Amino acid sequence: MEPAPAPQAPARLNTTPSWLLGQAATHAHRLVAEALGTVGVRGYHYRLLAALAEIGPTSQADLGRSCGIDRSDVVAALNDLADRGLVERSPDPGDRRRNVITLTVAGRRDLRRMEDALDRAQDTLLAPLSRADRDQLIRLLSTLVAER
Amino acid sequence: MEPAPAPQAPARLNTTPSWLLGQAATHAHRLVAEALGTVGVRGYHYRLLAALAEIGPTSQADLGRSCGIDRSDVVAALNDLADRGLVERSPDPGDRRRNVITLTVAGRRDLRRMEDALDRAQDTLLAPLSRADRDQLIRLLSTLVAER
DNA sequence: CCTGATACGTTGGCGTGGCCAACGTTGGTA
DNA sequence: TACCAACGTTGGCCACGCCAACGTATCAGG
Repeated sequence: MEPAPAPQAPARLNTTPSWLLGQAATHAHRLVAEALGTVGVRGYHYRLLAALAEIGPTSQADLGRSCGIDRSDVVAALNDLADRGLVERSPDPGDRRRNVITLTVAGRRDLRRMEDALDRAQDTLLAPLSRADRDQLIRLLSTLVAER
Repeated sequence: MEPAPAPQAPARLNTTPSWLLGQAATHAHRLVAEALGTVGVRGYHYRLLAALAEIGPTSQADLGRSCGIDRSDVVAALNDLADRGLVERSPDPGDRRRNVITLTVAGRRDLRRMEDALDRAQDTLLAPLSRADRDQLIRLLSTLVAER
């Protein structure tokens, strides 16, 4: 009657970088989802709002490109955001194929709330690491991502 | 006519640890999926085979627990593996609620092929990092995961 | 012995994130 | 004018993770 026979994954995995990366990312994702959940929003929504705040009113296509979300997924997420009044869709007078997406005041307000919650999530995530270790981690991950 | 207006995500994200973690994990997952794909298998399948090779014949429940896969997902993945003859399901004579899962010879062979492919994927993933940096990364990620 | 809690395998479903194909519309260009 | 490209939109697929429910089987307590 072993108390806890197998705590986690096969030993092979626990030293495999891609596995550790996945586990850490899952953990981080959980914290982030929880944080965004307090504002009633998902990852796509936040990303779009953040991009919008950064680059100003844009077409859906540019918006999607600027944050790595597929055109079709942008549509759905923007529907949610527009329904909640965080964003406004208006036809581009200069190019009738496009919609111009604008961040509303409410959108800017909620974005702030999201970022506050996210900052707290980052702190929770990085809590077990020293300041120097955090910088190291960011450096290493950036290197990996750059090589993508 | 800017050549490439926005290369990637909102600036806010590119320094956010959880975002970098996710990006790196996605990249790693892509490499891993590609590697496992050469053996015609997905993540769940590999994990189960690896766990099975490590702890020997076990019930589905224990198997799932040992590699963090939900019971219901274990069923489906084992169906695939059994259909391909990589694994054998037999009723446990000592406890008729259980199935004993056994790794077949073919299963052990394919597992080897998966691990070879995975080793290559890890090398590709870590290519941009020095030996010391790789160790650092593993250490930092392990710390994060341990705090989960 | 019986009863109730618990574990098992299984089915079916939901949500997130990522991707692709196709369509009709509009723009730009040869 | 014809053609191709980009746009927004619909609809679909996959991987992974998680949960609820069911019928069966086991086991511990009364």
